[in-house]
Amino acid sequence: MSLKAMSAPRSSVFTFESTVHSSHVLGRLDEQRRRDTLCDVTVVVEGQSFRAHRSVLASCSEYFTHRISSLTQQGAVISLPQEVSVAGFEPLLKFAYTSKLLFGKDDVLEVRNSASILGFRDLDEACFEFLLPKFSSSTQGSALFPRKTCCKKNCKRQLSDDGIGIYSDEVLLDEKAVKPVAESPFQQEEAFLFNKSVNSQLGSQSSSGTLTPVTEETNYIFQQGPKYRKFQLACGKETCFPEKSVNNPLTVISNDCDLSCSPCCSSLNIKNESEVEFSGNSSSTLVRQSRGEADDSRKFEIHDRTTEADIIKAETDETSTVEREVAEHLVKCQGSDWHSTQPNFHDGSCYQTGSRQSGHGAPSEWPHVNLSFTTSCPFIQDLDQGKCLRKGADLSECEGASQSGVSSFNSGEDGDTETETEGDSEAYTRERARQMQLPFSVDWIVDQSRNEFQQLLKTQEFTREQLEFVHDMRRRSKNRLAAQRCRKRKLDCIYNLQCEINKLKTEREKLITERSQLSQLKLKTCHNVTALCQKVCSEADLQPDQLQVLAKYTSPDCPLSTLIPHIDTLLSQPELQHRLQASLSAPSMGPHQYGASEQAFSSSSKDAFTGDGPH
DNA sequence: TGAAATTGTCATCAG
DNA sequence: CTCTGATGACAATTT
Repeated sequence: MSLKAMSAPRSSVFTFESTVHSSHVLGRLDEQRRRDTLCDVTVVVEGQSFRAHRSVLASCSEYFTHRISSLTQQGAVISLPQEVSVAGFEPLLKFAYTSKLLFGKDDVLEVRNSASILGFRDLDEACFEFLLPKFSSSTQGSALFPRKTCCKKNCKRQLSDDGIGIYSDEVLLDEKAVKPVAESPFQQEEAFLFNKSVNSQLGSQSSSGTLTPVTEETNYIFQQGPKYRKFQLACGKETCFPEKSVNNPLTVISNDCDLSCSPCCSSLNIKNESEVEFSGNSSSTLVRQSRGEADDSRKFEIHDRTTEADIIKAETDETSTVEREVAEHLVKCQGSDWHSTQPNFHDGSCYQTGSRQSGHGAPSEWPHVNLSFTTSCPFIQDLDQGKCLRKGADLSECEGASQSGVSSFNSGEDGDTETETEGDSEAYTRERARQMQLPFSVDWIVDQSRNEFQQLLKTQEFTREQLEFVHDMRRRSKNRLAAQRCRKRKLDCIYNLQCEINKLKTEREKLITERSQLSQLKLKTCHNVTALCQKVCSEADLQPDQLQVLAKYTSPDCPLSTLIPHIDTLLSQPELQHRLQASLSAPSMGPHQYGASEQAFSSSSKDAFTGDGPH
């Protein structure tokens, strides 16, 4: 829920907005549907009837919108096309009332087909496009869907570790992580997650109530690159929050602004079993794999959480004190009105749980900086920016800051591990930063807006070397992020094109099938016409000129010779040819101007058909 | 060990 | 003019 103060000249106007209302309404509608209360339409599928509400159906489906708009009487019945099966329609009907789509391997195709035919809204085609290849043979899907590399290795490793794979974005599709055929079937088959663009859902509000921009960096929680794996391993799992959050049942769900604005708690929910959820600020989609006991009938729920109530939940595994600490911290921060004007506090907050957290160093040690613009919760803000999580190098900086309370530049605490795992330039940079004793972390400097940065430069006295370094770091960090965004866009573009290709392929197959059906229909019709013509010829005793007229009505696809086997013989007789020539040489003898001949034929054929002819 | 993938950085351009 | 974001190219590193 949110309470928004609208700007008004004199008196304040408040808007109460319930985030649970819509879901409750939908739930009650579903209740009504199941009790057949206030239902005003019957949908017939394969002879089976389903009661529903017109308004709901029309709201969810273009097909129903069109059909229902033409219905006026109460108790209307709508028969769905043959292509829609019960197995395909029933999950869609439930989806309309619950936002959940439950389907299995066996009926996923039917569901998708039905959804396509009925024009069901809010069902992402990408969802099916993601799952279908997984259901099909292992080699089929791999070629259709581009591998998204940003979390590939994490997924792979997570699968091997915990049997859970993560896709942090709609484009993060890696068939390897979910390929059914695997050395460890249990682990790999449980790994399914479809998430619709977490980025787009994480528009967030800071704790101070101001809107903050949507951060693409939220994905970096799962994008710890291979380049830093060594570092991650070196620093231990406890300090690698993203890794742990993926691997362990730490659950932090939030649909509201407070937590969803942070990548650490960007609504990643990994259940103990085989469920992985993402939920975002405004909407989210998840695929939850339900698994029965030692069976093949796994079901997948496509769950639109748009209307779900606010949830702030932290579940921790007893074996993991680290995650419990993280969760507790998140909840504390969420619930507190913690504001800080200490910029350095940003970096450490999200890694307070690190094993290397020593707690020494204190804000009081920092040089005083007047930063009145930093009014929002620094923890959230920093997470929102995603800087602490975007890569190992920055992660280490965050840790450094968290441990000492001062910037990693001059903390001098994280030297060895990073030096040996990062590039020489980074080590050199750190060494320089250490020497310069900058009071700010790189992240914090990069986070500042242009004006804020300028203000900082004015209020803070830097040496020329420091100034140069700060500018350089800011430039390179921003450029690094820009490069990551750029690459992500490229991959998104490739993925979208691939989806487009798949759609066109599907359309093509559909058209080919349709053409085949039409061809068969044509053959059948030709057969019928042949039978009729033969009957006419045998019963009506057609004259040659009548036969000629008949010949004119035939098409190359269905020639007269096929209709009347002996037509050639008949027409080749000299006497008949003469009569035919005379007939053909008659002026203005168009298809509709056959005069007596046609009339004779028509009459004869009609007689033949009706049985009233003079036999 | 080499190829492919990933990522950071630089140079450059446009707004 | 400066700053920032986007992007191609290159190099270092990892897989």
